[in-house]
This record gives sequence, C-alpha cells and structure tokens, in this order.
Amino acid sequence: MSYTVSEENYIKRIYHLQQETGLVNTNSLAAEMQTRAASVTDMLKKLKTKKLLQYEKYKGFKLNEAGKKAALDVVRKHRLWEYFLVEKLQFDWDKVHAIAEELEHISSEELVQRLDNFLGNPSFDPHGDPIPDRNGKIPVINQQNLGTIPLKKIVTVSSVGNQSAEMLDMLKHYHIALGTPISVLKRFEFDGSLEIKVLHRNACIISEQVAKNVFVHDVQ
Amino acid sequence: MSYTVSEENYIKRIYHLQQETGLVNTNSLAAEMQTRAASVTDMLKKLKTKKLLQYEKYKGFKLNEAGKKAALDVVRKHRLWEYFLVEKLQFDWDKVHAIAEELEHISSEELVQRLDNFLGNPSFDPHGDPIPDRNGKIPVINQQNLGTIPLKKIVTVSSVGNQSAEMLDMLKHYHIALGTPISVLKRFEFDGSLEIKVLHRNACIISEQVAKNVFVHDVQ
DNA sequence: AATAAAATTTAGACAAATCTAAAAATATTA
DNA sequence: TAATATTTTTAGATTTGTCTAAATTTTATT
Ligand SMILES: [Mn+2]
Ligand SMILES: [Mn+2]
Ligand SMILES: [Mn+2]
Ligand SMILES: [Mn+2]
Repeated sequence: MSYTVSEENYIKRIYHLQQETGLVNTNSLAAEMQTRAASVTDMLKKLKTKKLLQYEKYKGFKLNEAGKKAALDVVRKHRLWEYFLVEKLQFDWDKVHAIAEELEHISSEELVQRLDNFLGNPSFDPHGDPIPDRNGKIPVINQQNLGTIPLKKIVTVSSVGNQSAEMLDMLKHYHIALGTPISVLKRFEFDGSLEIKVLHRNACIISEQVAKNVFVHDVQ
Repeated sequence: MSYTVSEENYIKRIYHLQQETGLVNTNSLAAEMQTRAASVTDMLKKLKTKKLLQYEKYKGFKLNEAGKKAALDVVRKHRLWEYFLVEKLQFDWDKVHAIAEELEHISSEELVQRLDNFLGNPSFDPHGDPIPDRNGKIPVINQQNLGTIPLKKIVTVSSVGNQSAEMLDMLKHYHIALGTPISVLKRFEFDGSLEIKVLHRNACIISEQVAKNVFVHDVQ
C-alpha cells in the first residue's frame, strides 16, 4: 500500500503523539499539523477506511499495527535523510528537519535500502533519535535526562527531546552536540538550573527546561 | 517563485519539446505527459498567468526566459540526483529516472548547492546529458551519433538519445556505457546497420536506430 | 441535574489537478 | 472552396485536501 504525502504526514504525527499519550485527540493533532480540527476529522475518516486507525467518533484514536508500520517507514526515511544531510552534505543539525520533511516522501524502497547501506546503516539520527530498520525495529539505549544524573559524573550526550530550531540553536551556543562529554557540577535548588561542564569549555549554567531535554548515557 | 510538482513537470517537458520543435503544440505535450489535451490547456492557462509562457489559443506555445530558467532549475536537480544515485548509491543507469523524477521537486536551494559540491560539481549525468549550473548555463560538447563517424576511428561514448528503459537495457546488453571506447568496423548499406567493436568485446552488429541514439566524441 | 464551556463532527464551500463530452477553430482534401 | 478531419478549447464533473461556520457531543461547573 502506498500513501499520499498528506496521509504520511498525518500518520507520522499520530504515531509520535500516541507514543506519549496512548490515545490521541483531534485538537492536539490539529495543533501539531498546523491545521484545523475539521481537516483532522476528514483525514481520520480516510485513514480509518484504509484500515490504519482505530477510531471512534468523539472517543479519540490511535494507529493499529498496519498504521504503526506505515509510520515507522516514514520515520525511518526521515531520519536516514537527516543523517545523510548532516554527515554527507555537512548541514548543521538544526537545518535538516524541513528538508527531511520533504525527502521522507520519496517512495522507492530500493532507494531507502541503498541509502541506508551507503550511510553505513546508522542506528541514530543527528538528533540522537533511533532509526527503525526496514522491519520497523527500533534500537534502544539507556538514557536519562541531564537533570537526573549524579554530580561530577562524566556522561555523553545521546539525544535531545525538544528539537525546535530555538532549542537546537541554544545547544549550539552551549557547544552541546551529540557525543559531547558533559558533567553536572552543581544543582541549584532555587530554580532547578544546573552548572555544567562541557569538555574543553568553561563551566556554565543551563535552565531546568534545557536540562530536561538533554539526554545522556554512560561513556562507553 | 516556487511551483507545484505538476507545474514543474509540465515546465520541464515543455522545455525539452521546444528544444526540438521551437513552438510546442497541445497534443504532443499531452502525449509526453501521459494526460489529456484538455488538462494541458488548463495548465497552459495557469503557466501563462504566472508569466512563464508565450501562449496564444490554437497557435502553440513556448517558454519565455523566466520559464526556461525555471525548467533548467528542475533539469539541474533531476540530473544531479541521477548522478548521485548512480555514483554514490550504485544504481544502474537505467533504474534512476523514475526516482529522480520525484527528487527533482525537493525545494531547498541550499540542498541542491551542497549536493552539487558533494558530487564534485559534475558536468554530465549518467546518460551523458549536461547538468546546468545554478545560473542555468549548460556545458557543451562536440558529439556526433555513431552513424556519422569514419570507419575504424576509436571514439568514446558520450551520451544516449533515446533513454527508454528498453534502450538502456539494450545498451547494457551490448556493454555500451558512457566512456566506453568504441569503433565502427563496417556500415551495411542494406539497412544502415553497423558492425561495431566495443573495447574488450567481440565485434557485433547494431541497428541504424540504435546507432543514431549513441552519441560519441573524440578520445581525449 | 441543569447549564455553560470545550471538543469534535458535519455541512457546505473552494482551489488544484485531473477527466469526459461537446463545441469551436484550424487544417486537409476532394 | 466546400466538406471533412484533426486539433484545441470549453463546460461541467470528480477527487483530494483544505477551510469556515454551524451543529452535535462530551466534559466541566455551578
Ligand atoms: Mn513530511
Ligand atoms: Mn531527527
Ligand atoms: Mn518530476
Ligand atoms: Mn538523465
């Protein structure tokens, strides 16, 4: 089965929302898609007809197994292309999302498989998000956000939660990138902000909000 | 200015047709686009409104300068992506057209420029067709078709005219690819077919129709 | 439980890109 | 040049994805 660009965008968005909330509701999807609730309802009917969705009027909805697989196909392509853009074309990691949002809809299966091989079958995209394999299997890592790790312990940045341009811009300013060694020197009880040390940089302070969106794992 | 996928496909097709015939007519464009004459007329009105086209009802049409530049942008992307697919992803040259037909519509200017650099600013695509630069300038080469070169002279294959899957498949069978050294041993007056010698291969015979679509230039 | 507020769906409209069938213009030919 | 054939355009319909405004359903609050 193959889907339109619009269908694919909806499917992927529903997938991400249901990872967080289980059932998804119309308004939150409309907000994510930057469209109107009425348009969402229209698309839900279509996706239900195509048997990708469990959906009862007024009761919320979520992807079924076929829907999840379809979503993971799009996610896989999105993240592989992001990896290509950063690793091969030297884009900054905060500039690739919009382009991958288009590239993820190119339909050739063989293209995706060859791209995957060309890139060396990467497991994580430039934002640290896992790249599903062609069967939809997702690699896992143990990671915690910066707010929860013990003081002085040196850890490695593995992914970022909030991936808005604003956030990525801020991380660039702090010289925080994937793989960056980092440690927490002090936790301020007043507002939850952290004094951190990035390798080769002076200590600096980040807000609790930033800390919660920086995920790290043990140095290998 | 940016255009829809459909507009870009029409613009590109008109460009290629007018290279051959000057003025283009509705039916031939409809045939090329695999659509109906009525649909072509609709699109012509749209492109005229967008000032890409000289068009008088019943009198034929052609792209103006703005239209040609728009077409060359699409051609440039198409051929750069084809080069990428063959040189980086190891696709066979006869498998890349349909995929490039999608990739050519990805809109980022920066992407195209970075791709161009990543590929080493190639001048010709895998079928030997010139790749316009970002200003729409097209590299030229002196080339003739195989039917017109002197017997025994060793020349190099530089491009192919007919690029149908059938033709490319046939050339693969003859071990004719871009850059292949080749010479004509004998010309048969009966049907215009040629006995040719491909380097490292036994002599063989190709039809006049094939010969006319194989372009060659002097060995450098 | 009744009322108000919020969330969701329906009804009806629109733009883009396509189609078929019919009308109009142009070209061919007897 | 008049009849015929071909080409092109128009008229009107259809599909997809979107919208606004109104109606309906669910949830929250007196
Ligand atoms: Mn997308
Ligand atoms: Mn990403
Ligand atoms: Mn195309
Ligand atoms: Mn080509």
